[in-house]
Amino acid sequence: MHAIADPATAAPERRTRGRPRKTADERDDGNRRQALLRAAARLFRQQGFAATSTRDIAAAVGMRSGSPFYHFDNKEALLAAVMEEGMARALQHQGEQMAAAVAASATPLTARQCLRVLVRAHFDNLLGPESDHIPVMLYEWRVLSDEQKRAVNRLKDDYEAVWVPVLQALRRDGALGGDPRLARLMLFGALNWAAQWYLPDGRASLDDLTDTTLQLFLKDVP
Amino acid sequence: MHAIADPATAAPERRTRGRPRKTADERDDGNRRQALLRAAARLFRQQGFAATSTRDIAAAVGMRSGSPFYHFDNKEALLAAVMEEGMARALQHQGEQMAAAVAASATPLTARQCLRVLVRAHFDNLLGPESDHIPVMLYEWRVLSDEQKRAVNRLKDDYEAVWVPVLQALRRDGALGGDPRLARLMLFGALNWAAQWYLPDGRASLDDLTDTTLQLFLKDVP
DNA sequence: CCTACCGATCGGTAGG
DNA sequence: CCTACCGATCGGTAGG
Repeated sequence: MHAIADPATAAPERRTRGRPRKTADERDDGNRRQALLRAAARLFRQQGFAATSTRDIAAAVGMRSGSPFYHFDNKEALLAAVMEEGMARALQHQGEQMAAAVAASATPLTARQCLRVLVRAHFDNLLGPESDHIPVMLYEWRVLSDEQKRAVNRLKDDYEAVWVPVLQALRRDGALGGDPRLARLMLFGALNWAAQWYLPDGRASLDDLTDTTLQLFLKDVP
Repeated sequence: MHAIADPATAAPERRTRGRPRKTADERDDGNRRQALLRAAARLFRQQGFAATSTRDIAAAVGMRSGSPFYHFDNKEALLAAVMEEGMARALQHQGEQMAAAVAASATPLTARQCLRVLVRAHFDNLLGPESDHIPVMLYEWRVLSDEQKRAVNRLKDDYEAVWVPVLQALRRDGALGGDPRLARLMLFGALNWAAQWYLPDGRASLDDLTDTTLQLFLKDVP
């Protein structure tokens, strides 16, 4: 699974005693921190934060048990970093996709078109490749300290802010029903829940999910 | 918080050395098992399964650290019992509410009316008093063994089976859009997500949530 | 259901 | 980033 990760299987190839030498692109270009974040995201998602030991994470990137603490103050800080990185990347992807859609269209986007882009980008962020960070954020939120929550919330607020005018416009058109605040929470619930049941190799593609979402939530406004 | 639960605060009232005597209704009427299930549900929900020690649970009901294992084989079996009890009660509540609605109506219920009853009962099960079991089921599912999952799934299947014909009827009427299977998953997502944000003492009541849900998902069929 | 206990594991650290 | 280590905690058990 991880060629670099397993000192045990690597052992037979040792030229001398001691751990195997790292090749150039494994060395601490500062990408060791990134490797830790990726492994932590994957393990936190699969097993949960509390059930994942820092030793598991270290082993997944070929480190010794104490070494993650060279990069992160403690286990909670590692979790917070996973979430912050996930939200930052999600926010960027959302922005890129919106910008691309605007650029690709000759006319200004309708609210429906905006919603489609946002929902589709959200499914990417939640279910696409390298997307463990966001489910971890959704399901381990309570572990964060208040201060850590504030930091991630700043990004989350930016992320949601893009949706608000789109949903307002749809509501004005009569294409979206219900109390706006509750409706937004329920929409996100419908989307985020997919992290619980969606299988990337399953029958439905992310485009299928997007289609269903719009058909389900938007009313046919005459 | 728990009058019975804290040996430390109870200590001054001891008449002799040793732990305080249990009064009649605290004694093992078989309700000690129930007490463990309730405490476990609350703590598993607040802190998560892995972050809750069996000692925490024992202390919450005034037991010593080893005593929960007199009632349950191990920690996982306690979790499974929490989920099974939660689903069994939810299923019963759903049935009762449907039966009551049928009995209270002079005419057969429309699909819309059925959906309203189901959604409202679901919010009770998810967010009402003594409702920790269901969120625990939703968020600690991966911890169960395959066999434990099967046991709980039998109840979950019964629970969902009640929804299927209602949603089918609404779809035939054109009141519900999207692929039926995906639409059902998204509807449940919208509802279940409320466990993440709903505050019982907040602005919105469970009736408000139900209203918004129907307005959001159902199309005005002419 | 308690007492007394055990082996295992865990987060984290000092010093290099 | 590793070595070597520590104190704390945890799930679980034997015996009553």
